[in-house]
Amino acid sequence: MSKMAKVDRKRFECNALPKGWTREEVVRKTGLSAGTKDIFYYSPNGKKFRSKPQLVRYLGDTVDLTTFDYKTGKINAILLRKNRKKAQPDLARGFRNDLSVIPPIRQTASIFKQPVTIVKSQECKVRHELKHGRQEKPRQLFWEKRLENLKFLNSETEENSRLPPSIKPVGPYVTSDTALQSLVSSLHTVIQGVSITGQTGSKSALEKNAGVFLNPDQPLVQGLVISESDIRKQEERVLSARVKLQEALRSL
DNA sequence: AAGCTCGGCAT
DNA sequence: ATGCCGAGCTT
Repeated sequence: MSKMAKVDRKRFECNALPKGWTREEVVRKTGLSAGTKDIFYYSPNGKKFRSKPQLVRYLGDTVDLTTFDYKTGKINAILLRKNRKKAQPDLARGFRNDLSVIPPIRQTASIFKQPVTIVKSQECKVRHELKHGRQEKPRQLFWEKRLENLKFLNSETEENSRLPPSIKPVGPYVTSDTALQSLVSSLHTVIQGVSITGQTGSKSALEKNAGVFLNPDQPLVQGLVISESDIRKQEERVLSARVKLQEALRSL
């Protein structure tokens, strides 16, 4: 005789996820944990998921699940609170405030975006401060070296190329190398609420009186104009990259 | 072999 | 208490 667990089982479409995803509640019938619910999700193609991490692994960048409450299947504003404490480490603060000399960070998945470094601290404090996340952000030694020998690479031909015509160095004695280094530093530094626009002042004013007109928060290139077709092109790139990534993950 | 279920560790 | 996942059990 089988233990035919005629368990309560409800399965519905989940509104907080893309179309086709369903959420299932299963009540445990026996054992110490009898009465508790297990929550499962099913992708449109029928794959079963039994935890949020598993969901995140599968969906990756496709869907932002930071506010997704796995248990209830809804968007939960309280989850936002929890995450913001961690916030992204702000490499600019407390080091040098000049954005044009911020070190590039390691180019891997975002959770690993930490500089390679030593941490200096007094021994007795270490344990306590580590636990409470109070210690000073680690700093990479000689990071300036990493700005040497930067080159543009044409993504189509995979060959070295000069600055694209849309990127124009600006400022006194600013060469294309200088502009490139400055631009790269900016790109590696994401600061909330500040986008990279380039120098918006007029070229002649900047060259003549940099002290007054140069914006130190922006890289040493002329104001960048982004057109609709630039945006569309970029969207296509992102889309095809996602498809490739998905295929790669599938084949694992 | 695949899927289901509950235990048990971790937080 | 709750979330996640291993592994024994069922199909």
